[in-house]
Amino acid sequence: MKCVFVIGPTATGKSQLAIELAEKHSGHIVNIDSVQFFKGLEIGSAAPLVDDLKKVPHHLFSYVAAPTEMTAGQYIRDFYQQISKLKPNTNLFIVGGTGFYIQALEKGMFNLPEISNEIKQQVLDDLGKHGPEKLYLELKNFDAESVVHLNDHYRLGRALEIKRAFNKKMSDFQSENNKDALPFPYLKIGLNFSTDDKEKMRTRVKNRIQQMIKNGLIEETKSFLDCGFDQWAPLSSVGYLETVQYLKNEITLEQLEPAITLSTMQLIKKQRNWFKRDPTILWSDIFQSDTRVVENEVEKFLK
RNA sequence: GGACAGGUGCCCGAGUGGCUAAAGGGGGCAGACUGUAAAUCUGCUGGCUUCGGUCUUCGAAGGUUCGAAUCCUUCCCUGUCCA
Repeated sequence: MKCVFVIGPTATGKSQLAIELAEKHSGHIVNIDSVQFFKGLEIGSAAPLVDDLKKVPHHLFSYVAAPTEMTAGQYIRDFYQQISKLKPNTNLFIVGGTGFYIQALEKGMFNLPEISNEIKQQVLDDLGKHGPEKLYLELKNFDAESVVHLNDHYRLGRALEIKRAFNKKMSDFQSENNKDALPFPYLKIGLNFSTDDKEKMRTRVKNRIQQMIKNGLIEETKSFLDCGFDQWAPLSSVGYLETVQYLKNEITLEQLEPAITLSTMQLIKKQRNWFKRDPTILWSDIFQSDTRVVENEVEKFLK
């Protein structure tokens, strides 16, 4: 089994490229986009269309239903379970822009046993009762090297759960052997654009958002609110968050598209930032249309 | 033509004599990140600097004052209302 990651920021045409590659090399497509996992969030996450799904086998798209949420660890389990059903020589095209999940799949997650709900609840309670300062002190006294910030309550809580449950530091896990790295040969190709083309990119994003709204983004979002899922985490992702605001009359319809375009540009920026630290990705510039070079690399790799 | 209101840094906006290169927010830039990740969090954001400073800045021009974004005069522009 060989894996080709097709990654990069949103709205760069990864899905399309992946389909072309998968058709050419008779491969399967596997999703690694943290919103396309969810059932019912297809429009706003620009999930593949029905026609595309027919062209090539797709996996791990739209398979998690509200109000279930996802974690990187769960994703990895789902991934291996899903591909275990495939023929061992299948070529996989793993498509998406969620850097954290890509890293999780590539390098594996730390082997952490489940943490009991008591401990989780206790940490939450402490945070609510005493504020973050007390927890922060507890963490710093235990692990002076910790980089968790006082205001990052989520990571602060998590670090303390681990401390209280296992009496271990986060860094202890980093140094432990990780057996869960991706056990197949893989190649990472990416679609991106140069900073000079940011405005071109914005236009592209804007058109895409307008199309999403026309295609029913508002109705899609509304159906979740109607079912009482407004606390469901995926609804605070780009596009859905703004649409929820619109549906709650916090912004007007005129403000909706600009608001989503802006957050999408911000998302793109964060994604580019994440990928910056990975020097092994083979990039193509979408405005220079030089994907052929990369396609040749894929060909060589799969040979 | 008349009456109010107002013009502040990329944008919005606070500030009515010194503690103000100017709160706060947005945007932008940089960064962190191992079970929420399209999330969460951090830093920087007038110029120059040998990092001690220094120069320019709150519509424009004058003036008052030891000292002005803040007070006075005139002018320009914007909004609302009355003719």
